[in-house]
Amino acid sequence: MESHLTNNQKIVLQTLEKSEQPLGAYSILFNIEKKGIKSPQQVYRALDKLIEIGAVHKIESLNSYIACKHENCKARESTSFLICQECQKVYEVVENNLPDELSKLSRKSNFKYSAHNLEIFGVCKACG
Amino acid sequence: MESHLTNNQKIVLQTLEKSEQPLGAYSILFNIEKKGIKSPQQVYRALDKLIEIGAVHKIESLNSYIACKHENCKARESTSFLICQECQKVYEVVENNLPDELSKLSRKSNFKYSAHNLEIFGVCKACG
DNA sequence: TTGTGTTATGTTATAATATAACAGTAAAAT
DNA sequence: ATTTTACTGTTATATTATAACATAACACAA
Repeated sequence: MESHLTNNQKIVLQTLEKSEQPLGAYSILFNIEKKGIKSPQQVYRALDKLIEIGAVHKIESLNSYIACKHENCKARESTSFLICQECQKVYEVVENNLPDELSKLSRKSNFKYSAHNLEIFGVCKACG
Repeated sequence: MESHLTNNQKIVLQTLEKSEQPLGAYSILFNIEKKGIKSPQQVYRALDKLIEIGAVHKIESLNSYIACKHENCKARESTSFLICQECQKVYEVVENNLPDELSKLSRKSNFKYSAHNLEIFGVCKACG
């Protein structure tokens, strides 16, 4: 697909890729003001696009964003994370029978699964 | 346990109990201004307490809150919801081997599970 | 029954996160 | 070529959440 990114989109994506931890939109903004990006809008617009193509995911409980490390990430709508409470790093779970499992679980309540957001909190390998 | 609530806490809880959908903090506030509650702080403080005792849960992806329907809800730290994309109602999942399942899943990444937040999006029984 | 700790309150102000609205530009498509 | 579509820059504003400070109420041991 080679969704070739615009300048602003690249700048935002690179900022996230360089970061060990997820970043908030304003934190991204402060990081790239020197590159000519001056308003939240510019960041949010880039994020919107990057999320849409699966290059970035939002971590809801942290109101922050991470770059996806997987080529052609399918996680446009569904995401699963491991969030380390010690080092604040976030790891994406690629284990992929989760949709099936959660679909089953949903069916027990007569609920039609369509997507999910899973955030697991704990201690990562490095910190454990 | 009868964790006897203060007046403000009762007002906030009752507002959430009466609501079919989850409510944002400011939406709660607008609903109860006539009862003498005038500032966000008062709402957020009540919410903090109610969440702490498990009487209310926050739905992260909606920045909103629901009253828990289960006596003595254990879901102080971990929560699981079914979120209907048609009627906006939210159902709490009480299925309780999730912590075990997610614990297992975490272990595969050498991650020590301690809590989770799961939000499943789809269509509920009534709307399906 | 006065002190002492804890918890809740009221209030004003402000921080942090996110979107609206509008005018202008660039690029791609037919 | 001109129309459509996507992106840009900018200012303003909406929405969600906390900080900070002064005071009140209650729990209960000294």
